[in-house]
Amino acid sequence: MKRLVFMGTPDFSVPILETLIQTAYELVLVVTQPDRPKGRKKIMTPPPVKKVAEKYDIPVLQPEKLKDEYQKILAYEPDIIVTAAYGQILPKELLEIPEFGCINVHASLLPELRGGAPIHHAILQGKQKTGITIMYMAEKLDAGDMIAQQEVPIANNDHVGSLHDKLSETGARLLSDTLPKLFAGNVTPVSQDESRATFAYNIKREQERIDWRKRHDVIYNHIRGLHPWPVAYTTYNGKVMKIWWGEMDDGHYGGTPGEIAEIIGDEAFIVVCGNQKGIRITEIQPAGKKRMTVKQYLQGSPDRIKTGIVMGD
RNA sequence: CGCGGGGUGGAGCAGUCUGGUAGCUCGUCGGGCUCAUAACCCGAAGGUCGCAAGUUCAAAUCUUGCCCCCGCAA
Repeated sequence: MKRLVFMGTPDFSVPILETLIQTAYELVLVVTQPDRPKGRKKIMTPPPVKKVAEKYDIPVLQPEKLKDEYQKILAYEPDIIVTAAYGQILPKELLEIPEFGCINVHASLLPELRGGAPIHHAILQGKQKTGITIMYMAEKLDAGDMIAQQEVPIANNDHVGSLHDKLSETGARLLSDTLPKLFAGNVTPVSQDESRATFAYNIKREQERIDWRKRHDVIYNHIRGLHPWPVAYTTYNGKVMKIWWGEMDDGHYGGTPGEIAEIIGDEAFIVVCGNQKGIRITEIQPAGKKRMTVKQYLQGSPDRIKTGIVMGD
């Protein structure tokens, strides 16, 4: 029976891990990131993958630095190592050991969107499709030869959360289809076209801020490309206001980008964008408050939002 | 001791500075109007004002301690 080691960390990795648990192969070890202090109160929190592994009584290893502890993984004598959003670079020494190599489940159609935040960037860039690629791991990040690939369409109302779930499920399925072929020697790895490579770096704080001077479709992609994490924000009265959800409004709105052009009934307000079209904001979170609908926000006090005020200054 | 906002019927808030009948916009329930309605009209239920102690004739409001939620920073 083939011996597998799985390496992964966040929610994205969980369905893939669960699939591996159900295969006929022997999952001998799960490697994940160390528990991290989470949130304001800094409570040590185990990664999602660890919780699942413990539930099935699979040994878990949480190396602080893989480079220092990779020998412990080798002690389990894996025939193959499968990674999915693990979060650390695998040292070359580790890549070379397993008989069937080290493969990675990546949430993009490589060579596009290499890097740590492929799901976010697929939506931020307004792509209509993305997908899953399973490839051998190389020293260079996400640049190894590809074994299998499957497209996933992006719906107009998809956001990072919904797309994440689709990709995660797709990744699990594609992996369970691919592993038998791989062990049977029934795959033909394809090298990546380096000239087409693009990168999906992790999102920085300043990139989360909405630039109202941009086109309304770009801003819409920005909102859903950061929903439900880390969430787009703008400022209002000098304070941060997170924009949880909004939709495009194709009407023509004169006025400064960022200006509140109109309050629609009691449940939304329209902000002017750079192309003189609008975004209809429906769900927000003022600083110090919880996430709420615009309807709830306006019920608190009718003049919290006024037309003519410019957001994002 | 990192900085800041907040905890008031189910939701979002006002009231706190200047102690003295707990209010608003919604929701819920009942009734009415209507061809009909998420619209409109009438009515009702629902709150130990985060917890505890203190000051006071009297505390949502003042004092002290604690708990919890959130934004920023890490």
